[in-house]
Amino acid sequence: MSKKNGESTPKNTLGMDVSVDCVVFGFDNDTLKVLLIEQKQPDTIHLKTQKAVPGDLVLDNESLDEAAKRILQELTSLKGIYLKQFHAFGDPNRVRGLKDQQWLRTFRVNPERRVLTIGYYSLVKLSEFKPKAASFAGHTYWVDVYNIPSLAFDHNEIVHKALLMLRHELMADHIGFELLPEKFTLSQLQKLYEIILDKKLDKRNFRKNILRTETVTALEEKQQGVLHKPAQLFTKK
Amino acid sequence: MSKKNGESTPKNTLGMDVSVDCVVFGFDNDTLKVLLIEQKQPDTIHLKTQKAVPGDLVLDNESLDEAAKRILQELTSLKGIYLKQFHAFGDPNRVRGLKDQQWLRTFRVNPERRVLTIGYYSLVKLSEFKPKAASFAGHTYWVDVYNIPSLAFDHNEIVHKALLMLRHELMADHIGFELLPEKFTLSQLQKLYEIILDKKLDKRNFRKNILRTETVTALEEKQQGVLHKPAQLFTKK
DNA sequence: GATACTTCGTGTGCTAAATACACTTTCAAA
DNA sequence: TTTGAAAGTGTATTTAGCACACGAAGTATC
Repeated sequence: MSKKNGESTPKNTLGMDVSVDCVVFGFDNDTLKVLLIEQKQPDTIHLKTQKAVPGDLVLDNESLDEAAKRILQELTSLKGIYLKQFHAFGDPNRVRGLKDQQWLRTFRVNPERRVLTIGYYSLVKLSEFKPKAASFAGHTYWVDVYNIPSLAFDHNEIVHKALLMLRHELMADHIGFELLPEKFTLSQLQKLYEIILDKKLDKRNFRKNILRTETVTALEEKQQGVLHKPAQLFTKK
Repeated sequence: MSKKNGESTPKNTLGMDVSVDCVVFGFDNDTLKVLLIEQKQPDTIHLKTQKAVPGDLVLDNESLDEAAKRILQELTSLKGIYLKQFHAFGDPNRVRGLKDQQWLRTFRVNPERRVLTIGYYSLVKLSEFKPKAASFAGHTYWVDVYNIPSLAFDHNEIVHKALLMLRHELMADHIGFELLPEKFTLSQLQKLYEIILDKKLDKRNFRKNILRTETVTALEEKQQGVLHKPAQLFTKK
């Protein structure tokens, strides 16, 4: 926000579109997953389908956080989802790949227009997740975060950076339970940490640490229907 | 980046301007400072001057990092300045304050247009800093980060968040020396840490920690011209 | 050249946290 | 009752954090 030179020659640029892209993480007790959308193409054209992270243009009177929340709620009816802005991606040519352009032409007024995107990641409880019917044109599905296919735009980079940020925040703020059901065992939590951080942890030390941070509390309840000693259930806070 | 519904009705928004704002930190051996610009107003109008962090609109073919670099180089001729993107500020009304609008009208084609800004912070060696003459309309000056006046737009919030992010990164990555001259003593470095983190540190433990991280190396040289035992000089890496 | 002044530079003991490591317990199923 | 499978727990060792005080190396002054 600076004024160049003394003269009052107004200064401007063409501006750009701004979007929000959400890297939605989920955990199924075995793998850390990311939610992708595969867009159906109008069937007259036989383009290869494009896979992408859910996102949308920011509306004219909407803050970034509001836009991210809206995008998530178009996918799921969950409220109170954990959401965090993590980076702005501003390469001037990030939507100018050939396939990206062909795709954008099918639904944007100005497909060649520059788009800045703000990356958010969110943590959802996979157990409670139900994709809203027909909310998006394409269907949604989960893929292993360590085995992401080739995505539209710079979305591979966005997912990769989201994972790095998630790791940092997991260590700093112990937000892991956001990915688990309301009630969970410490073993589930440990496995989640191990998969996100991509390394094995010692069971006893892990429990000591988690209990010391006091981000979870023990319930009176135990796991049921398992064919081994049932674990105590915990819940957040 | 999502297509709503099956139909091919193109979707769009009015777009917005995108700017980059740089919170430039400097250290003068006593206080942590932030660089501000005070804009001269056309003298026909007697508005109060506006103080702000340096920033500018992102040009049409410029990445965010490039824009930040350009803004910094309009202020100083230093190369290789430490620069880090830390947050996007997207409140739809963040430039719509009364005084902000009066000011913007003096140099923007569309002063009421929404502006998204990407916050960067940068670390400069105050000793080597020479503001470029007449580079900006207003004059630049340094203020104590703990005593920032009222700024234009949401720049107070931007500075505040930049400081928080700087603290985190200082602890994690030990980038403190970026604010010091090429050659510095460990006492200088410690004082810098104390001021950024806003707490006292123990001398012996601080030294142990810094030397263990191996982010600095000792020179053969000693401080000169001090009226006490001269300290050993260090340099980065 | 002795003295005063100021910051530099260092070592140790104590406490707290991080790590490594293995066996018994509890339940369901066969 | 035996088997299987994960749960749950304690201790010893190592490493990091922290509090603490004094001699050393220069400059300035008299």
